[in-house]
Amino acid sequence: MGGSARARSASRSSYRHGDLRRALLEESTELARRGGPEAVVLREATRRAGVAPNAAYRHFADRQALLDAVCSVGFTELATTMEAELAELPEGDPETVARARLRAVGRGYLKYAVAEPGLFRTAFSVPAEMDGSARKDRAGPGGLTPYQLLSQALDGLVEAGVLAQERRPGAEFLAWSAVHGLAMLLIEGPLRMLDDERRRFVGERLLDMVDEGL
Amino acid sequence: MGGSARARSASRSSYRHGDLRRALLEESTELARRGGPEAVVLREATRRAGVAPNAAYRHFADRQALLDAVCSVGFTELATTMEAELAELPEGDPETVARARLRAVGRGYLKYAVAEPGLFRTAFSVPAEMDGSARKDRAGPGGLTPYQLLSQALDGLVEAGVLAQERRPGAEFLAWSAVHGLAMLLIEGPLRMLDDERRRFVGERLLDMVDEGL
DNA sequence: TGTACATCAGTGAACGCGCGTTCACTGATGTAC
DNA sequence: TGTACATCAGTGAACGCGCGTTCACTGATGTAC
Repeated sequence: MGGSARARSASRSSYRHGDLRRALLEESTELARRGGPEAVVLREATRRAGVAPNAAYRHFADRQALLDAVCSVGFTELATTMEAELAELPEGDPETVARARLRAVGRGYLKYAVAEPGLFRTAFSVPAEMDGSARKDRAGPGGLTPYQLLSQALDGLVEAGVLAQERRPGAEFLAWSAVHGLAMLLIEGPLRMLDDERRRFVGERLLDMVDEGL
Repeated sequence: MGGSARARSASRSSYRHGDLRRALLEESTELARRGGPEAVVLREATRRAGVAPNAAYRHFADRQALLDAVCSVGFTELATTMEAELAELPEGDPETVARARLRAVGRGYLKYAVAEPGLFRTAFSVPAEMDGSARKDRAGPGGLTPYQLLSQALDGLVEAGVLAQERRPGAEFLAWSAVHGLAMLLIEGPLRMLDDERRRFVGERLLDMVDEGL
């Protein structure tokens, strides 16, 4: 036992907290889930952690650092949902599988956006660099980020002979655009009142469009 | 002369402003252009209009009402840009024209998002109802809102026999998703560093995808 | 044409709020002897 | 095993800020007589 992490989340009995960094990140993540990036308020996070406001500065340089950390949680969860969707896929011939994998990636993306709109919005509130796609703190259990999962699915399409080599470069952004746009319309746009069934329906139609149009 | 609208924008010489409502809306729109919806700050707008903060309440119920008005300016400009793109189209056979019209609508959308990211984001920060697409204060000079321009283009596709009747319902949201998603990636996502030429290139490729995939 | 008056657009001052952040501190902990 | 000490996580109080909004007001304007 290193003895450093006590991690008692409720009603600290001692002066020291034990694992305040984790607690602050968890509370902030909860705030983001409920209210998006604007809801990530440093003072509120410390309040919920049962600690003085300035205690946060032992663990995060400033509010932005806290927000960045929450953002990474969002990406990790997104990657996890996408991976889960990939894992459910049945076997089949290479072409069918390759196409199904791209769909699964997109479906996972939409699923997560709808399930966790606040955290999803938070993840995209801090724009990532194009070359920052490999950040480990934004990967799912399989070690890949959402962007990498998409890229991999597109590579599979090329390997299976479904997508022509010369159409491969930049294809990420076409597929991503379609799915991201629908996610936005679903969570804070005109489609936000749709029920689950209709959401799934329009989602599948969008994936049809990408599948055919890429 | 009704004599009510003096509209002197700088250095009021009299006690009355003349056209404060317009002035506040213009200043707020400018704030939104520069900084998006969060930048629409009632006090700042009054400051710029050279007026006491509470004067705004003679013309807008509260900050949200001011923001809504700015939002409508954004939609109007968006519709205007889309109309302009439609107006530039050459003649041709019905099918070619119908397809070109859908592309023009999408191109106008992307063009505006890139040209006025702040106002574009502001327009979408107050989510519209699905049935609110006919609001006159959000229409371009031709009298149609962005949503209506898109719908009309899709109707044209059906008339020209390019799009099957049974695929028509809900097609708005597929095309919109793709274009809206790309707009987001371009203005605050990983594609925000692209130069004009590359933006146009990826835009046209996206429109290819929609054209083929719908 | 001149005067009295109602209207209401803009004023000045203040409110309460909650935020992020800084300061000098205190006291529990683990470590060296 | 016991004691002295350095470390550093969390405290308490305060800061300046800017916001949206409300209050009772004032004074320019257009209108009725």
